[in-house]
Amino acid sequence: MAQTSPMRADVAMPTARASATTSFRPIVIHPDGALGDPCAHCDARSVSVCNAIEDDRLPRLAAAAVTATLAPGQGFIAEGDPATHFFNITSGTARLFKLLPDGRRQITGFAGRGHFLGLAVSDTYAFGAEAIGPMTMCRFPRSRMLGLLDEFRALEQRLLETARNELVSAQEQMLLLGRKTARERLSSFLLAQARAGSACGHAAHQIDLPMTRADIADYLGLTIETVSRGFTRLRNDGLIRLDGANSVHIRNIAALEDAAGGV
Amino acid sequence: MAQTSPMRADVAMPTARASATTSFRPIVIHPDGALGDPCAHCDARSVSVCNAIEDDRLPRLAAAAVTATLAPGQGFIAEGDPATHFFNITSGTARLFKLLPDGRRQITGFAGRGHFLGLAVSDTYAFGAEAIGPMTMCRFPRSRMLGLLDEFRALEQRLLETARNELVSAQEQMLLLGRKTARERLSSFLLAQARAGSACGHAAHQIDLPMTRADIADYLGLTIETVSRGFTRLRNDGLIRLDGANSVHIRNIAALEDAAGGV
DNA sequence: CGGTCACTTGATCGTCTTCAATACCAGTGG
DNA sequence: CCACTGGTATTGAAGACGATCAAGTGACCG
Repeated sequence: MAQTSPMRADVAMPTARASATTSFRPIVIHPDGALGDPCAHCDARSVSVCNAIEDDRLPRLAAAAVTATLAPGQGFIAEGDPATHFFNITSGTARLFKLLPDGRRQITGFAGRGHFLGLAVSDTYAFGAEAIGPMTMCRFPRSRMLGLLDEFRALEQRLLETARNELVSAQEQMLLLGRKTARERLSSFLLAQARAGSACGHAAHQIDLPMTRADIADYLGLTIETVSRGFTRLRNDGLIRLDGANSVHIRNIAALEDAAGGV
Repeated sequence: MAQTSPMRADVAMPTARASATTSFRPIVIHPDGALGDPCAHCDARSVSVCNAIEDDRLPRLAAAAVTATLAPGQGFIAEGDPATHFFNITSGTARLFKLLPDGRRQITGFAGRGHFLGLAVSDTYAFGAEAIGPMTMCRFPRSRMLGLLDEFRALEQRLLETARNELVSAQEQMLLLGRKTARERLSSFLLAQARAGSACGHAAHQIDLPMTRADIADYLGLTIETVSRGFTRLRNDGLIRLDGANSVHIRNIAALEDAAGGV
């Protein structure tokens, strides 16, 4: 299966670093549950599991939901807390992460518009979540959501489908974390972001990075410095162009795919 | 969130190594579909999703299933192949893995008795699978299985539950691969194996390792040598005892949990 | 016994981390 | 307008962990 290859690939791992977050402040709730039909006009619906529900039954869903706005850095799921709610992100981006007792952090994913959260839980949340920038979401009490699942089988099916997709990405991330070099990780990450962006209608070569270098590092199992050096090298090699720290332009996608390990 | 800590933690990653496998030989099929009620007497049923189906309707399940025996090293899922079947392992252990073009391998998990495979797929398998030792399983054509899902909603619910659990383990594995040292990885692995074993009725301190050092290495994102040295060090530190290469006895579980990173 | 295979152990090397300094950018107030 | 400040990103030098290369052990099997 795996044959010998001249490739080299080393990765070391960082100690925990300071990372000031606004974490847990009270969340601003919008009491719009009583309004007409918020779910019907939701921007996120078309890309979310909610789409599985027919128009005329959306009010049933809306009745269970409460929308909220979060400030940058604000946390809304704490690992280990009782899992009381499900969440659906309607705008902005969140980071999902796990922590070690000494503070080392692994970001397991970034969740954008339409992303359904709280799935991967038993009684307590298995990961934490924080808004990266300004963010809005809607929130369902767990019990009512489970009732909705009984009522809407299509919703349950969509959730299973979602879970399968996330499982596939998780496996790809394991391959990345376990076997790819820093350069490959960064290239893979940029390509994934480009794909995610173009799915949201952005230009295929233009990548917007709402997260910081620290977030990227914690997502790729690297340090800030290695991420930064990686960007610089990809730029010097002519694969990308950096327009500020949060915007990347792909100049040579074939070479970038190659640098990603050919997957 | 993540504060500075004096911890050090480096990991390097291996080049692809030779790893002779018997891979794809024809699978021995048992034509027992016509027999009485094989699912009712299945050893794996109690720990599998099949358990969601009532006794009197088991024949409907059995009618779709075909059992098979695999030789050690034999592959039965090839990454990228059209996803035609679901699998349920009835005895033995399989390794699930992803490969990079140059042969580097990441094992994403080990699947034992009762484990349901083929979930995390769209049209093609997202990972490969091989028997580690002698193995038996039953196999469902994809289309018939989907029909069964329609018929047995409880089965679908169990699958969603399974998927959620796997998502949680996947996140834990990402934390391990991205942020833990070699020693922590190995300790975490042993503890997980111990838990899995005791769930199957083994003594809590006794661990059986059906897989090779190469498998463990590819699972933990390390090399064979590092895994071996890790075992030796844990032994010399008095945390474990090695009874041959495939049997481990935990001598100090608290210390082992500590060495695992305290999670 | 010679052969293979899996595992262990030793010495050296390289990638990424660590530590530290510098650059950058937005916001603030003199 | 410019100095000041805090947070973020970049760059440089040194060090460390795990990879690599290589040799040695032990078990099993012909």
